Amino acid sequence: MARSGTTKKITRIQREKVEQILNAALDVFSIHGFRGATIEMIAVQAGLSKPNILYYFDSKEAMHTELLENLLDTWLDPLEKMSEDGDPIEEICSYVLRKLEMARDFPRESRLFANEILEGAPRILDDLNVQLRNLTDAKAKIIENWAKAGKIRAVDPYHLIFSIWATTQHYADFDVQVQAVLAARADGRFEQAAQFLDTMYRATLTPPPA
Amino acid sequence: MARSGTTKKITRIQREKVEQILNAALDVFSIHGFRGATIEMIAVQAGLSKPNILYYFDSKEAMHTELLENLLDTWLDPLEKMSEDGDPIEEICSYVLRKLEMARDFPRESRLFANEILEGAPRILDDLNVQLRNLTDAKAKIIENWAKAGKIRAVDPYHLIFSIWATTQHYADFDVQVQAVLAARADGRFEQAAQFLDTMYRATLTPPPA
DNA sequence: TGAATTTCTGACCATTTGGTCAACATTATG
DNA sequence: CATAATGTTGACCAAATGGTCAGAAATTCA
Repeated sequence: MARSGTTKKITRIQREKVEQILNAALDVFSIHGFRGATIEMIAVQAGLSKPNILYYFDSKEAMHTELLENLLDTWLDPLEKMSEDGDPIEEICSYVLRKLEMARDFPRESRLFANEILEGAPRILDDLNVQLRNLTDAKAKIIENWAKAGKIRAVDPYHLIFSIWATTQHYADFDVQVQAVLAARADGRFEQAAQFLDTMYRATLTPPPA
Repeated sequence: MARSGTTKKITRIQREKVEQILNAALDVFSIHGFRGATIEMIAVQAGLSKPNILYYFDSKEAMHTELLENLLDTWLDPLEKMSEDGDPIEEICSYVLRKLEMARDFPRESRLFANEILEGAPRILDDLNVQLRNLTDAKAKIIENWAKAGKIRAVDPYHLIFSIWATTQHYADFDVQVQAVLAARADGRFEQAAQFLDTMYRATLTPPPA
């Protein structure tokens, strides 16, 4: 039954191998999705044998679950940080930038999430309905208050947030397409994106002249 | 070898069954991806037996290929229609709306495409590098000219286009998430999105006062 | 209607895949 | 250094899966 479930202390080898395996599993799951991934692929990627993988994890499902479980918190962290107290436009633009940086630095996590959602979120729908919804409701309320106070243009806060998720995650999930289109200019894509998105959201949020 | 390859004329039954199968295959592939889908799933969805499916298509790959082949043209059609001659802001906002309508009316096609891109576009990367890139280059040039003429704000045309793809397709690919967040208000999500995106792109594109 | 053609299926096969296990190898520890 | 604990693997199994095929059923057409 692998190492899970036991209460004994974790050895150095366990810590190292588990990390190695999860890293490889993230590579594979993020590209092929759950069903498309095989334990063998993960084993090769990790440089370990298949039974060795199954010594550390009870099943393919167990690896996937472990990866997904920690994901949502990390994923929502940038939004969490958006504060009611700061300057509204700066707060939102900072959020956009943080989210774009996550797409740049953690593209595998983004794709793992995208794969899960595309499949209909069978394993995290409950979390979406609680954690994600609650956080979004809270932040939407803040945005709505900013709008009511005339500090930003009055836009639907939920769809504003959706647009931020979409535009930033696009640079992780659709990176192949972005690179295909940009071709030679693809190198600076994240800086260009940061610049464009900043312009777009400032324009969108700046209250129109009365 | 199924029906493919022959030159004989297509019977009524062939036309009907092929359509039935492709429809079912689109259901299954769009949710599970290529590797995650099984011929059996497609057979059940189509209400046919597995060998019967394979009577009309040589392989699972053949169905997937057929679906993908026709996809890119359909997918790029809304952008194709964006004309140099119209009013710039109206042209772009109309494009956004057309793309959003595609996300609403053809979510399975959108997810099929998303799945393919997430996997690294192994089957359509060549098309992306030619068809998609050429079309995007052409339209980016138009947008750039509008900007140079001062008719719209000067923004990076490529990233503007990316943002349109991202924000509209989001309502197909991430619909589960959108519905989880909106909960009771999810019914009007496409109208709300249309409204929000129209506001955002008008704000973004309207040239700032000199 | 009856032969020719097309459509369909149960039974089957080979490969892939998730997972197990006994035995072997390595590492920690008294 | 001897022993216990931990780590590793080749060989294996059962189920799932892509695909085949001989022949039965349905349809078309002369």
